[in-house]
Amino acid sequence: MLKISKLTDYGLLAAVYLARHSGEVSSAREIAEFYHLPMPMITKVLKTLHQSELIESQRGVGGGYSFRGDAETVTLGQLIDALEGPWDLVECETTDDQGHATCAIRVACPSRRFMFGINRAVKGAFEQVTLGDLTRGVMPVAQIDKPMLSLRAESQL
Amino acid sequence: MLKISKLTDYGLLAAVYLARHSGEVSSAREIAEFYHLPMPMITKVLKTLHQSELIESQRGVGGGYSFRGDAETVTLGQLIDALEGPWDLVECETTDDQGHATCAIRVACPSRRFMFGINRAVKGAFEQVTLGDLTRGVMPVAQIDKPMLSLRAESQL
DNA sequence: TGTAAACCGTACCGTAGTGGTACTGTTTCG
DNA sequence: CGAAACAGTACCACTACGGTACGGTTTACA
Repeated sequence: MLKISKLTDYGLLAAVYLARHSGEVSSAREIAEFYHLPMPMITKVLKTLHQSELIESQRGVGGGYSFRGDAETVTLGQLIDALEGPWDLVECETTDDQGHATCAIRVACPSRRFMFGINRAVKGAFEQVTLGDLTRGVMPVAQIDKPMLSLRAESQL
Repeated sequence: MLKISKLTDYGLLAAVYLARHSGEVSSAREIAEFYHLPMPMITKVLKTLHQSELIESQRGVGGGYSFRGDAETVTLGQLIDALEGPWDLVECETTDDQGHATCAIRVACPSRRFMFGINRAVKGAFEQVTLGDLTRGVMPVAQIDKPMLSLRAESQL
């Protein structure tokens, strides 16, 4: 199915919460109660965001998580990458550790160049939305440019 | 995970194949062999596309599937809707049979308006790509417009 | 110094969706 | 009437997801 996981969803909510309380320290409990979500779920995503160095954490009594950066420089793409892990809309552009494509039928697959385009278009769209936008409640509208590609890249696909 | 299912992927490939052979009748076997994919998978998606009246089918000897419409009027959004079924990037905009939101915490959820926007932006992006684009191998590039929303709609969320 | 608050890590489990196979119709042409 | 091709359904192994539980570590503060 084509949807982001709930965990990612929760992570975005948490990020927005922290960005709205920029500089302050908020506990996982506080955020979980605000959204009426189970605490272990929230702690998971907060941990993930911290491991990706998008938010800061302070342990111990009075500790919690905080967002201290510039919300305009953090993109939705970064957040989703951190929360969702490496992802591709279609498998054929996914690569393994050595950078080799994992798609078995890639060679015999002359028609999927447009898939790459869709993949990149969606990723690009996510890169253009910042945490600041999310915090302000911006309602984005996507426009698709459709430049024709020359066929010279065909043989590489 | 954030990706379209393989079945949907196969369906797009099949649609492109038929659009490239517009007017002709192609058997499922022919398409499956062209892409080196298992035939039952291809028949599944072709059936789905036919049930959504996006392609035509002819039974019996010499039968098969064909695309006869105008590839410029069929959108990627339509194809994905047909193949993937009803979908939403985030659950909170999904509605049940009576049109009621299925998100349990919707009322207590003051921060997700931007989710609606993302959802609609992606859907909108898919609507702007036509089967003709796919067939020609267009590489789309997404641009995101970010109009600020007034806050009057807030209370409805 | 000890206790509670808070983060950290890991493991576990039921459920549902995915990807694929198999088998049995049903239609149509020759 | 038989072969080609679509149609429908059922089944199964595998994986991911959503959620829970439990024990560990750090820190503030009395």
